[in-house]
Amino acid sequence: MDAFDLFRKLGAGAKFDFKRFGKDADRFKQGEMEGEGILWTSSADRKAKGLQKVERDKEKISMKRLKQLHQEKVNRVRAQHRINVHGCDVPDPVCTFSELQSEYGLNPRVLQNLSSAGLTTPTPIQMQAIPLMMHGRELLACAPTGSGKTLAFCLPLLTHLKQPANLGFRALIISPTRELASQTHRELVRLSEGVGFRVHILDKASMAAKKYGPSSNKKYDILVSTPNRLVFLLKQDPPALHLSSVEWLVVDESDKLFEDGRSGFRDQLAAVFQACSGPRVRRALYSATCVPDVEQWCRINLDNLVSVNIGHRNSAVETVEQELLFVGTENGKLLAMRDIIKKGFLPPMLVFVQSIERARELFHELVYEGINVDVIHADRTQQQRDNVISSFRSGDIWVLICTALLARGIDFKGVNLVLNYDFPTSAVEYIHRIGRTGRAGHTGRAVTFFTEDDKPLLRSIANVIKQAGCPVPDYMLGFKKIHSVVVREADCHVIVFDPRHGQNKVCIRICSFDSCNNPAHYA
DNA sequence: AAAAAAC
Repeated sequence: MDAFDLFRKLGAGAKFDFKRFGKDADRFKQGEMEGEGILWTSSADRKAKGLQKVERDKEKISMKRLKQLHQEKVNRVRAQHRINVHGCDVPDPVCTFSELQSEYGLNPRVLQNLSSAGLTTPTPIQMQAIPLMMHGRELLACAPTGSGKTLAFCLPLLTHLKQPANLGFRALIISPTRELASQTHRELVRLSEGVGFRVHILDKASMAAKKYGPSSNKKYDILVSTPNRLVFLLKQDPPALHLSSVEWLVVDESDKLFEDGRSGFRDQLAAVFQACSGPRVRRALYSATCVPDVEQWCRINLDNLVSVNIGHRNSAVETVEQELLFVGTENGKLLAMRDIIKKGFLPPMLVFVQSIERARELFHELVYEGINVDVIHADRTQQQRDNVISSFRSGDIWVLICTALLARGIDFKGVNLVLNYDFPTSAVEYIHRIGRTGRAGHTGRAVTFFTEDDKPLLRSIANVIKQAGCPVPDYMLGFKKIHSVVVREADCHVIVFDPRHGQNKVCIRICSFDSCNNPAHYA
């Protein structure tokens, strides 16, 4: 065993930076060789024994110093990228994709696919989560929206599987919506191009064909699906799908899939976990937001859990300029919306509403405005949903009205504005919705309408906005469950006031609304 | 609290 192998063992997967620690390494190597020479000579010589001890001490000190220097460097890299990690024996982060080839045997063709896709440097979550999964570690990963989580689990899967094999599905990825499953599937296909993996998505056609049943040839490797489809196939007698060959189970948007209650995802997810019964199954849970429930579950059920957090947990991405807009009433929303359209905006824009019915209504209000607007929600047919997504991606639709269906994971290139037409139902939903813009380091903008009715949640959203570095009026942060804060008039700040609205006079502003009596704010 | 998720 040479010095570096020994070092690696002690560092528990630590990598060695030859450039940075070259001098220490040389000194160390020399010391080791001298030491060895002594070890193998006759032990009868006392002098030699004394020398041996000196050399051993030298070696110990040198080793300790090396470890220390190395750890300092690793700490610096983690701090610089805001990587927080909890767990035992955590491997070092990688700083380049090519290290993944040299250190972990990433397929060169995959590396080539990465660079053709313009991906040159790993993002913080990729730097730390990839080595962890490469070491077969189970993990809970939390990283901001648009920070590269999909790639962070896809690369280790492809490396782990090595090459196509006819053993049945060896990797499974679960997503909360069909749109997200389909996007992840596409990403995997693109990433593994030329390697020959059979990447499948569970859709109606594949389910009808019964092609994963007991009599199938098992010529497939990776499966992407929403949970209920899987459960449906698993429940059939005999089961139309076997997951006992699964070696990696990835739960994307994990907090969503842990949602409890009568119609939550949790039971479905439990059935999937149970079906992945192989002795070697490893599990990884990813999301931009993490709730205590999920963390608790992971601590109890995962093997030697490592949790990785990038930046602060449950925070909005900092590349989005966020704004709260008081619109007074329902009618005020529509007026403000028309105002945005009239003033001119840079498409594409995503507009979130709280229910399917509201999505339909808003669509009918806007369809005659002379802009390319469409709507998507779970009550539309899969064909319609697919068409809408592809038209929005291609730029044929400028304004897309949507429900929470599109709140998570969906990666539209270059969404310029996310409009929360209806107030989000929680801070977590807010974080995911506005995360459809400002992705991969690009800038974005999010505007959130609010009315009197939204006051109960205003404070928690205002806190998220403030934490992301956007200004919010102090009184919003001071809101308590029982409103008792007296608001100074100086806090009443008119954002938009358009006298052209005639009879439907509207005041659009950030202020305390109920205690504001400034007539200028009401025209 | 609504949405999503099978046929």
